Amino acid sequence: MDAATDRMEEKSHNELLAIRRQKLEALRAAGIDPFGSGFETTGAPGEIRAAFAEGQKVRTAGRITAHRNMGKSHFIDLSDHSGRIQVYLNAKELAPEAMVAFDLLDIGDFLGVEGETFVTKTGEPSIKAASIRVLSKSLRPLPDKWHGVQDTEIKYRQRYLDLVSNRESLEVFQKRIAIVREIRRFLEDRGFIEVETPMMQSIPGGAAAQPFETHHNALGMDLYLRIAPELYLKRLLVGGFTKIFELNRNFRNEGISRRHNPEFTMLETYWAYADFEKMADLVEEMVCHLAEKICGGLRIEHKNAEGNVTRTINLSRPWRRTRYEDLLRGVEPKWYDFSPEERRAWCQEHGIEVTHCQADFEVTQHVFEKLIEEKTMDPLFVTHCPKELVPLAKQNAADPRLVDVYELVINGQEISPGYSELNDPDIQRERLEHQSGGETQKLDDDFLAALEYGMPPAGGIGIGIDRLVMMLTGVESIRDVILFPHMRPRH
RNA sequence: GGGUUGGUAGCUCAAUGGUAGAGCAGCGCCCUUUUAAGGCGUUGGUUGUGGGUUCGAGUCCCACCCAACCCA
Repeated sequence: MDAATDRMEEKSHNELLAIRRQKLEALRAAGIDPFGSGFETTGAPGEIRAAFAEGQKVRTAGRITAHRNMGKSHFIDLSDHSGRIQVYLNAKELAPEAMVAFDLLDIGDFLGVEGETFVTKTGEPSIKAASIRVLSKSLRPLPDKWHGVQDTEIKYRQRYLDLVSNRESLEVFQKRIAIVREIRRFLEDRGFIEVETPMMQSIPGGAAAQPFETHHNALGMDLYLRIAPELYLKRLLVGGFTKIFELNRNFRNEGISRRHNPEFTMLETYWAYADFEKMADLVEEMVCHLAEKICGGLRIEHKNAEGNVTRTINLSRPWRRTRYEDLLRGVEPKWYDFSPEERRAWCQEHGIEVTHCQADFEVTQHVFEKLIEEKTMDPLFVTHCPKELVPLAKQNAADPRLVDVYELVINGQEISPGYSELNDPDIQRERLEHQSGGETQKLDDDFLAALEYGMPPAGGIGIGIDRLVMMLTGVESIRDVILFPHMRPRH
């Protein structure tokens, strides 16, 4: 069934839509444009309510989200992202034509109002309408005024309905917007500058992930959507920038889950002459700044649907910093005395599934993820990880098996890695060749050439913004912090 | 990819294998300070799709689609 047939069917079967279209035509017949144009306001509904003063002449506009009909007088709510304001309409105060138009309106329509502010006898800040203007007729009914949208499919596929009818959803996205804005401000205040590097790359590098492929017709070449901006940001360090960041989308052609969306937002920051510990300080300061500015403090409460607190994250400084190996010894004191076979046996004993194709360091990493990462709610910097896990970081001077990195874990998830970046071009080449292995992954020779020209020692961090927002807002699914998460087509 | 749960009116939800229902929204009437307004009345259904079992299927069986959760 194609979309046109679909529409026809729906129309012929649904009297609700037919009635709204009749009202649309009735408005036109009365000489009123149902899809009006510009309307100057003195403030948004929520702004007028927040800065309410009686006896002011105001103009505002919004969507009608409630209608309480008292016969010759009406109360409606006008709403938008800023909030809501009540409007009082009375046949005595309004022109007869206006009341005719008003009778043809529905919940969902956009309306402009001019009038004087007053407080009703129940204490509700309101506007007494002196004139109204129809701004847009809504041809479909909105979701339930009380329950809002409950169906997750509608929430995600038709986010506009979720935003209009579920206040909690809107608030999460407003917090996300504030977090992103505040990150930019925080970094700029400290002398970092925002740069833009290619999202379409001929060699996708900077991470180990499956890229999306595309094709450039004029150049006759395949391109890939970036999986990370890292290798370009490092080229900028070679070029003389010392404090830079990029806050934008990455794309990975992998599974979709509660914690994964194929496109996700990443902050990467590089700071010449800094090391991973200085970067850890920066992240710690930044996340605390965000929590205090946007979440009202360093204790973040996660609540369930009933409003009960299910988890409290304490962001108080200083954050714990522990070496990777010490954490594993905390789980099993003899872990590093075991042979690889004994480690596998230990996993079996403790109900941790490992496959035969996993290398020894992957077995250890799996134990780390299951028994440490997933159980760690308060911030923990995991430092000095094994170098196999991190091919782009600097080797530790005292122990060549390790790299100078941190992995920040909060809320049971990896929120941010930070490195002392590898700037030795020969070691970098060796690591990348080792990483490519037998796979088809190409070596980025230009990036290696850039390193050979000389890259200053630098600290670098990445922060998954979606997961950071999940942690700070207490939602359980990445789909609840991405406005338009990817879904299969409905049919 | 595997498992579990779900998909019923515009929305939120009911319905032992036996007449598909409620609240809200809508429509009609009453009501000039209500706020989930209220009162009286009333319309609205291809029960996700396609098969099957049965005298009879929203309900049982099979396949498929979509979603949520868990696992890999």
